[in-house]
Amino acid sequence: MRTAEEDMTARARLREAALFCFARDGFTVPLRTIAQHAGVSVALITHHYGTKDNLRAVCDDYALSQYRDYKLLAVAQPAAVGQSLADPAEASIMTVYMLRSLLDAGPAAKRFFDQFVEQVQLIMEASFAAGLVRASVMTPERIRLMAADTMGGLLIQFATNPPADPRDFISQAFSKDRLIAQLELYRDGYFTDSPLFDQYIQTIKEWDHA
Amino acid sequence: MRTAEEDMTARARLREAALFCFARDGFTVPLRTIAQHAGVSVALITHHYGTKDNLRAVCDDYALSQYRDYKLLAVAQPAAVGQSLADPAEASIMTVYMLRSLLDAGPAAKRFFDQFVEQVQLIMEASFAAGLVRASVMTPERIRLMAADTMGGLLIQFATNPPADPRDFISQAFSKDRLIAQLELYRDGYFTDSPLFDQYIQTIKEWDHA
DNA sequence: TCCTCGGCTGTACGCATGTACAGTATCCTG
DNA sequence: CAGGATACTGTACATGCGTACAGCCGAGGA
Repeated sequence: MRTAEEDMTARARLREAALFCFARDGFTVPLRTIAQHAGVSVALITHHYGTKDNLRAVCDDYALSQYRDYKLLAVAQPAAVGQSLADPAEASIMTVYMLRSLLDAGPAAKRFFDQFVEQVQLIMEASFAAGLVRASVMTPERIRLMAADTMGGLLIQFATNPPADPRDFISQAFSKDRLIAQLELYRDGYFTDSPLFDQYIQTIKEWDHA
Repeated sequence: MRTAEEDMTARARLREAALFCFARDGFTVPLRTIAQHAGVSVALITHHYGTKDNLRAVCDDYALSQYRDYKLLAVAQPAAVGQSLADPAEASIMTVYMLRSLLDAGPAAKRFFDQFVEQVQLIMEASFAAGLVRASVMTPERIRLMAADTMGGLLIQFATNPPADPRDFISQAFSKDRLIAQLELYRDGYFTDSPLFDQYIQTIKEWDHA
């Protein structure tokens, strides 16, 4: 009986303001900006959360828990893209917050990415059960690799074209054409079946035997 | 008659120190740290380069020009991985510097990534001419998509596991197993040929007709 | 009514950082 | 050998930041 009724207090509004500002400006955003965006004083932040690092840790945990509900990043799960989310704007903010954490290259980056891999794993298992996915891909290393490629593509998209408002990112990044192109690439692969190609791989495999 | 003979002066050593520190610590690294690493005073930096932004711009240009020589990031070009580079340590620093620029999500990110796309384009054209690559991939959008995935995977690798020394990144990131997994994924694709899958794509294509 | 406690604020301090400035040594040139 | 430019340094200043601290105010119980 704490989070439920207290969730509309200034404490919660402060956390939301922090999430938004972190997503929009990165983690170097001054506490003063966050306070101003929430319409309170700076001292109230330290009163509720103590230190800035702690505020960020709270945001991390919140984003991580929210992420379990929102099925974002539906590149690998096209069926989920169609269904409307509860609040697309907030979902977009959470996504950008996650990308910001990755861009920060700190400990939080590993946490978020590991959780993403976990979700990809679940999706892939379901897809494999449905006969959609090749058996050869169903190893932990390859699933992790695929997760890195997918999330990384999103990261590049964000880094090379950061939106002014984090709420606009999802609708901007997940264009229909991009989604189709990604899926068709994942279906057909890039390379042809070629002896030259297999020769490449063989060369690499015999690397240290030379 | 400037860069050639002056290239071993303190001015050049300063630029190298900046490159290294930017790669190791990110662009928030203090000028004092760079100066200390170069064994000179802070004032000398401003004397030679004026402002910190200008120093970074010089580093950007230098890294960009160096990048044309080093054929780094050879995920898409396995044949080039085998041949030893002139200076693996420096090549690794340049790579990490590039990744740092992308993590910074500034204007430089777009410059570096566009140049990377350009190189991927060339490699893909050569590979296509050799019969290695499917014709369906040879559109600007898909090449850009593939470049985003490839570079993004590297970005994730870096962000979730940043090396203490930027000189160690390449040998650490481009493991043989990882390379093989990536290539085989690119060859075989992720998905099976399935009517369910085609149905997904069809659904997406008819998106706005509903 | 009084009093206490928690939400909330304004001010101020300490610290890190980029940059400007005055000054010194060293080298090149006439 | 001058003398001026150039490499280089130490110091100091302005700024922006996180955080500590003392105090105000309003609600809620004794």
